[in-house]
Amino acid sequence: MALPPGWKREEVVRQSGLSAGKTDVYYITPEGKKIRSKPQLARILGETFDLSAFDFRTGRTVYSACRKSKRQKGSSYDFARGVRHDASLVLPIRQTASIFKQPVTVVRNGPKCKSKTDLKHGTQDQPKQVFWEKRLRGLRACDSSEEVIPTMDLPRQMQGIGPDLTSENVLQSISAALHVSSGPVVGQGASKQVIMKNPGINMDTQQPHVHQVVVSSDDVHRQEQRVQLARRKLQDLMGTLE
Amino acid sequence: MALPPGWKREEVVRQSGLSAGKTDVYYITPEGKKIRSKPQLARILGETFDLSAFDFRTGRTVYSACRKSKRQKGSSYDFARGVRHDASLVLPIRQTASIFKQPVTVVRNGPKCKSKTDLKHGTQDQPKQVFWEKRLRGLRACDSSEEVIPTMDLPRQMQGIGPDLTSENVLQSISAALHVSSGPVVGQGASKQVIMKNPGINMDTQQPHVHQVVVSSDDVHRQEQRVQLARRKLQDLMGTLE
DNA sequence: CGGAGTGACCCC
DNA sequence: GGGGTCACTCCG
Repeated sequence: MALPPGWKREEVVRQSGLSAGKTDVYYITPEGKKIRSKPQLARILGETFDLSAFDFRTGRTVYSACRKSKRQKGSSYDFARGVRHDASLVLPIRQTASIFKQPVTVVRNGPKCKSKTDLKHGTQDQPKQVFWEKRLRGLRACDSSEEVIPTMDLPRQMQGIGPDLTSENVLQSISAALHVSSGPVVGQGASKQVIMKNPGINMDTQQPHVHQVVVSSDDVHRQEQRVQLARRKLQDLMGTLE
Repeated sequence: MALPPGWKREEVVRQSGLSAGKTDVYYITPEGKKIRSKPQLARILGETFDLSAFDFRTGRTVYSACRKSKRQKGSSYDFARGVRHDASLVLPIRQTASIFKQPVTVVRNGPKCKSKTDLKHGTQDQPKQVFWEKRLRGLRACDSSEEVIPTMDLPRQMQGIGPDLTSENVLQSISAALHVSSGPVVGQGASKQVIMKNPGINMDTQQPHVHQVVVSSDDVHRQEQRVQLARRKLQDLMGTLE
């Protein structure tokens, strides 16, 4: 059950009355507040989360809901209904509130724009947020059985640059750069002070949000020795098995 | 407010908390016991009363509830729920516990029975309880504003005959006889002792449950004088007004 | 007065 | 018609 840490899910079967046998599902926030319905959950999380694919009853994200076109027709979730005061909490489900009206830049792929594609200025990327990783905050990768896949740790000298970046954000930034970029991935060349003064201008958008890491020949040597050590251990082990 | 004598209804407004402003309603029995809910009321009254149309919050009988089919779908009131010991008291609301399974005599009105209607044995009544008035115990007539209409008093020499009859029952018995019967209404001919020994057999079901009242010529004379006195008073009053 | 538990309405 | 949501009841 891919439930955020601190949250609890309960299932209660009605014991009597006309609705006996029916089960009620509710969630307990880390603060101990009992959530009894999806609208209430939405109210508590605020408009940051997109719960349209979240099935309150089962507690799982309904992947099918993303495909079934008719089902998702009215996918926008009405957060305004019956709004009242509730403590604001954070439940990491998915932070891309794509269903809400947001300012966007339209990128046309029609015939008229083809000339632009021919430009020799390198890859012509669509406009993107500078700190797009923040939209992933709280998202956890998990396997088909909903088991959360643990995240990687970064070496201590890899320092993220940017406002309020989590270590996860830094990892995401690097991973994406390695995956997408056609050039070398070297990190930010400017100093942290300069970048933080005005990230929107001073950040190198072609590079991940980490400071450049200097790799000395010492570092290379150490790594070589590590590899040799590992190989020797493997060799010994193989010998034992024979 | 059509509340039985000796009972009191209280309304308390919640002063603080999440439910501030909400009101709690409770009833005080003539014995001073505080009733806080409908199930508790039902437990105290026993299964004799049908509270399905009684609205605990307002303290009124909900006539609308008898019409709204969907609302009354589950009209049977679950007296068994959470039963425990409570002193037995009496609150007159309505004593016909129609919702409970009771042995009944089916009277067919279909074509096959029409011959019976033609019998020359006088009015062919449907089977009825001998002491049907008891079902009315505690029922009070009231006007459209729920004001209780006071009951009539009977002359002292009008003695009811039957087990546990209230003076109201006697009045109901006489009223019904005068209203329904096609023959003379004279009351029970047998002695009280004989009838009480076995009311089911010895009671004259065609007559109301009162002993025969002997009206002497003295009684007639007294009544005549009363009427004349009243007329004279009226005459005087009319003269004064001119 | 809070809160679990349930009825009932509403919308799909 | 059936589930989801809400409001209310009832009792600690």
